[in-house]
Amino acid sequence: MNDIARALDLSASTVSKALSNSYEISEKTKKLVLDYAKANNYRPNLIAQSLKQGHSNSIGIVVASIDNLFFSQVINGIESIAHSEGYNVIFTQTHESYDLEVKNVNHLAHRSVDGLLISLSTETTNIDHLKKLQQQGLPIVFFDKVSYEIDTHKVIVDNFKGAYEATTHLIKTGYKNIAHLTSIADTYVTRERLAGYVQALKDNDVPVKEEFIKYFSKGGRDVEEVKSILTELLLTGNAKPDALLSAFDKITTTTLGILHQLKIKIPQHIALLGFTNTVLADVLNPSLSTVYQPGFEMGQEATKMLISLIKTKRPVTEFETIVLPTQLFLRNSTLKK
Amino acid sequence: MNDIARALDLSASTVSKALSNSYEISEKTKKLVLDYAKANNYRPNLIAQSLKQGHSNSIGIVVASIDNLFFSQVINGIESIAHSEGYNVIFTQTHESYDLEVKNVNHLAHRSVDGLLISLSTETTNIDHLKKLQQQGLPIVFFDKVSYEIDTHKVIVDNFKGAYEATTHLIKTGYKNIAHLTSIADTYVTRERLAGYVQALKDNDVPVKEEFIKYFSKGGRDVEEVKSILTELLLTGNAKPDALLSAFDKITTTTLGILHQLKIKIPQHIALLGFTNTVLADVLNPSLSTVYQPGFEMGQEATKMLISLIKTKRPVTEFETIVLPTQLFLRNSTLKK
DNA sequence: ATGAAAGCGCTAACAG
DNA sequence: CTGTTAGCGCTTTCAT
Repeated sequence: MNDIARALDLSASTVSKALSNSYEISEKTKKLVLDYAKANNYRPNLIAQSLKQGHSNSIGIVVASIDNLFFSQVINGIESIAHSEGYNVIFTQTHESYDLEVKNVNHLAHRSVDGLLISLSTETTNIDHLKKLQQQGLPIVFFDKVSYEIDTHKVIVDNFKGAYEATTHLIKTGYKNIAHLTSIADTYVTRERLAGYVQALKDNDVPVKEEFIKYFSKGGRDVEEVKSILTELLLTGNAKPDALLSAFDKITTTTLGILHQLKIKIPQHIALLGFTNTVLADVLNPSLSTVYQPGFEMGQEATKMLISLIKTKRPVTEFETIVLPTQLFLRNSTLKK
Repeated sequence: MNDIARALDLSASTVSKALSNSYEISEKTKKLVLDYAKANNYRPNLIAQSLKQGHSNSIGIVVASIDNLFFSQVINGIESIAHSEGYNVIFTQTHESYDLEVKNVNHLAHRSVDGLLISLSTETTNIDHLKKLQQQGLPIVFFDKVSYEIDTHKVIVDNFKGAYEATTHLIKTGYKNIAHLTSIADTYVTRERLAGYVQALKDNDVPVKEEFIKYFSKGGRDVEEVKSILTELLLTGNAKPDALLSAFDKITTTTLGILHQLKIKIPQHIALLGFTNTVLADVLNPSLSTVYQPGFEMGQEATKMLISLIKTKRPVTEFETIVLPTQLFLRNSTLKK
């Protein structure tokens, strides 16, 4: 910028104003500056701008893992709004670790992101690191894995209803011994899905059996664990389920693989219905009935809320929680008994 | 920082030096400053640091789309190295558009990323936007979709060999009428995979038929197009193939879906083998033989190279291209004829 | 061992 | 309509 001021024999401030199309500058000078800038393809130093203006026009994202289709869809939604509003996006992954989450959150905060979009790691129970930042004035919006110990905007799906509808469908289709495969992590999402499952059973006078509720560590990533639990549940246990409702993506697909290995036919021997966002549900063997979460929309809504938080000057005290519906897709893995 | 200088009755420069553990500062003062900083949980303003030091400790990533497992694996690899080296990662998506690519690249460059990691969009043929930045001194490393019109480090997979081995396997298994499903985009990747396919046919004395090479727009994202081309190829055409080699992820999975729709049995009526990184290959119907690309490793290698480029002071003139092997996974979709 | 001062590139209040 | 000046938060040379 100094170069162009010198070249045109103007002051830096005039150039700055001309570049930002200030009303104080004559059309003639503006044109002069703009033309010169374009010719020498001047680009403002955004770092300097950020320092001066105290904001960076960037938003930070914290998710568990980007190689999960649900999160990549969320990020896509975030990006679609953020970019059109002139924000760029810095993301980090927790890999479901609390320590990494704290580290990433602090890193982003001190990189001067203007706001934070976060889905908590499954390990996280204490959210002081986020409360502190919020008190310091950083706008934060939660999505997916949220915490009720902090008051801010949130975007979630209707986990209860998703599980309730799925379970009800299984019952109506003729399955009465429905096991629930879920995560050991004590998160809001886990609890809501479990509650939806239990409520659907109760509402249909199907007894709830503790031994039909199975908990997996690492969200089903430990294949051996899934295999041993399923073997116990389906082959060596006493009461055998005739349907499985899986609460998480990885548990769903790993279960599908294990059932193949164990030569258990779906849905002849057992029905399978799971939360997952895979686009391949149609071409799985068998095609898989799923509870789909609107990841893209979730990212969009969260970002809209965050940007509005960033833009409002006065401190916000009224917060909103958007609840998006899940979608039940029925395919062959839950055909009539 | 000023606050802490004032509180401790020191100068800002002393504090700065103490914080960076300068040898000029006495142990006593260092301890004083460090303790105070920790107690008041002081965090340096990274923006100011960047402005002063002329680098931002961040690297920019440009990929086609994050909701593609291959790219999310690459990004995971990038992140694993970048974070351990103290860099953070800003990413953007081209959605295979040249215009978006130019926009994103320039945005990143002027956000002062210290280096750029890019996989070109399929639309891109002119890479002046990257040449210009490279001349201005920005370190750039290409991966996956690279260009040979620019001299810098690159990481690719052995596309030729991947397609060659896949085709050879089909021939050895008894399939002689192998069609190649690929993208209309005239990229290096497309050409190499096609060349591998053609060479394998020639080496096995199988005639190459032009009508067996089918080109799809939008990388197979247009389902109707895939359906109409496959219908023509498999049902209404004269010479009918007995096997399909698909060169891209989306084409592979869309083809699988269409074959189901058309009630064409795999591999009884036709074998299918495709480039894809899906983790669900085992549980597809039928389980899918695939050519897998090591995305994670690719991201790691590219990032190592980029960081070394960033760290070397003198201009680098010797550039390297790393070629990673693909892996052929044989499953039921290519069982013996 | 510590501090004063300049400056990274930009913006904005204020003056003229 | 244009210019002077100060300052965003930090680092670094040079002086003390």
